[in-house]
Amino acid sequence: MYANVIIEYPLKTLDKYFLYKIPDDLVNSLKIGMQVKVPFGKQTIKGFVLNIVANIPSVDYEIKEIIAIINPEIILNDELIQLGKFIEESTLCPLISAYQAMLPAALKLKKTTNNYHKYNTYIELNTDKNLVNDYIKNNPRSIKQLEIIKYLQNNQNVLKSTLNCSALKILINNKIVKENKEEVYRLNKDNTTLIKNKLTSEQQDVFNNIKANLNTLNTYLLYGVTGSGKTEVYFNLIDEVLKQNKTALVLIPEISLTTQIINRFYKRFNNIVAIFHSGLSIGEKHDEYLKVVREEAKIVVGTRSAIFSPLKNLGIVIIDEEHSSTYHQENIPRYNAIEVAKWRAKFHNIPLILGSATPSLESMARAQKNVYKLVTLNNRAQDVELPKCNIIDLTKEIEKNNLVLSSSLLEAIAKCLVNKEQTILLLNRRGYSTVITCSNCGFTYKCPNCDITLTYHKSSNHLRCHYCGYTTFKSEKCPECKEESLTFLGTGTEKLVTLLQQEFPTARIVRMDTDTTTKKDSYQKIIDDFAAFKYDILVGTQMISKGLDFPLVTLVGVINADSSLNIPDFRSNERTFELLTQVAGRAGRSEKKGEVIIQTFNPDNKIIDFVKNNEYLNFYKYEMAIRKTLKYPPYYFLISLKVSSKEYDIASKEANQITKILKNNLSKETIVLGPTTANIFKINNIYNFQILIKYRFDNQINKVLKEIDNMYALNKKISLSILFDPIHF
DNA sequence: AGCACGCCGACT
DNA sequence: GTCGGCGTGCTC
Repeated sequence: MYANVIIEYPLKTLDKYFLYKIPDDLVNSLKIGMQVKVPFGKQTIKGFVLNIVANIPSVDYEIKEIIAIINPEIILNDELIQLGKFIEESTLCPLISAYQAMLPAALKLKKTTNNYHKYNTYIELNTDKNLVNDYIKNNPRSIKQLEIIKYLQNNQNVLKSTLNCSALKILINNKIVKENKEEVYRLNKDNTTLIKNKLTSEQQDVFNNIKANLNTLNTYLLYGVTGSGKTEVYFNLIDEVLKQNKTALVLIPEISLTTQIINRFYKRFNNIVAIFHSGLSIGEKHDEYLKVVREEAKIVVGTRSAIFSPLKNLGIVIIDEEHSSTYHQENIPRYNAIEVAKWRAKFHNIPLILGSATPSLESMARAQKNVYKLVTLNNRAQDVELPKCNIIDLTKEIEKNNLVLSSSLLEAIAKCLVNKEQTILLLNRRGYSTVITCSNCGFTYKCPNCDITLTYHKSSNHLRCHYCGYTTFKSEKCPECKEESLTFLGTGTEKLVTLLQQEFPTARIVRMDTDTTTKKDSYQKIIDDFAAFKYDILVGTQMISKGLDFPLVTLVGVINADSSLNIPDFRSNERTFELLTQVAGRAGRSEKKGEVIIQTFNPDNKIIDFVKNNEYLNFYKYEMAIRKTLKYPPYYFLISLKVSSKEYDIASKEANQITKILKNNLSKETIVLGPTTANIFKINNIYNFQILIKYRFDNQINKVLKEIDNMYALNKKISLSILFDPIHF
């Protein structure tokens, strides 16, 4: 018997099957999908068995033998093996990297193997009573040992750790006490149960609609305003799926509140839930994965990569906040969890639910064309009104010199402080000040490795590049003209806190952005403290915009709505609408009425107006018209090719060459744009060129791109990356 | 990725 | 004469 194995190195050149002989002693135990140890050149490495062949293949090389099975339990099942091939084809990644993405860190193929199983050791007396009695007779003066023996005579299931001492060791060595190892899971079930809320009539309608088609392939777009109770609908659908003895997979975005949302599922469904998110340790993820493999978990709730959970007999897939960009993986394999979900839904012939208060244009467009089924929740579940939204024209504040905090916003904050209510302020820029320029000569600090200005961080007196991490100290004098005329332009969260503290000396202010949340749990601490009213004002970047639910928050302020509108990306309108709508949704979530203040230099901007009036569908129509004219998604598909090299000339030449190939081989209706210098032209001393493809129907495109990708696989001077449906430019 | 082979320059 | 630089090629 022979096996085709793919090996652990994620390289295009090694992205193929290697043939090994299955030694006789493994013939019966080796199964497709298992991890094995194999000889490879002079090395011993790991791989996956992808198929097994019986007849002797005729090959012109020596066939080596598989050395061992690494872990008989962890196997890629048939579905995942096929899914990996789909990901390889659709993202042009090495096949092995698709399989690696499916596994928790502890089980990925890598050099060092650790055993992540956790065991509890229990102790008990030897069942041979004569042996024990003889021992006691012969050692009457071992007081401590006798105590242990007596204790074990009266107690069962004793943990070794509770009695661990040298006397116990002697007993174990003399075989008077026996040890029993038992595998345990690190995360324990939460037995507090959540009260089931009765569904509103709107929720009931949506539920009935989907329930009637549980064993049919359908994608539903569940469009429900913030606070409309989508989760409650999910819970009820999962109940139905469980009744059929099937399993459920729920994806949530990676946000500050991931843990809280997951805990709701845990409470509702208890020990049949396995959870996956970045807050778990490697060991915890490993154990959760085992619960799924062993079919002990029937429901998986987790962030992006949980979409690969090896749940058998899947009955429903739910993706909450489907518009979230966290469902796109930016690293190889660059998969989109929503596309993976569709593949799995098709494989199992089951419904896929995409839920959002601000659906992506792509999803809404499909719903409009009946590719997805649209189901809607128009009202907040507990009859709470959406907050009132005011737009402040910053151009009118120029003479008053209130460009960061307008007088209206200051008044509103003051009122909140007096009323003992809380304020959330959104400023989508971390650091102290965006740019430092010399008012004398115009010098600005720029990153020497990247084509971008450095951001000043006051607390450390550092200038930092947010792309490569380059850090330098700020000098007192301008490095160019040596004058003491360096001035700060732009405002970051750090500076905003300083300004607020000047205005409101007694206010308790906390800042939340990637700079204050680097330590594990620091995030959670800020949220918990704010929820416990240890602070009056929460200042933060977009990480504060989603999911948070603080009943005392009555004011949400957006410092500068324009900052995200001005990003050179065709999706900036959509992102702005989503960001502002989501952050506005944080205000007035309990009986206290909420207010939202949005500051902008463009008070007539349509997007801001749509946010103000809570008009998602009008926003949708407006933005779709723009996308149609400019030939962007959802009207056109996009593919971006990035050509990078340390040498400018090589990058430029090859980018032109690739563009030529594309133009010559793709259909006439397909648009090939570029090459242009990439948005950030130079990162880490590497020059980047970009080519953009826009197409509607082109059956050649995958083939052509695959060929180009292979052409450059061996080129050491050029790195080519092909991004399907890119979300960042 | 790793490891070996191979072909040139500067060393005890 | 040989140690070591890294370019190239191969791994079932």
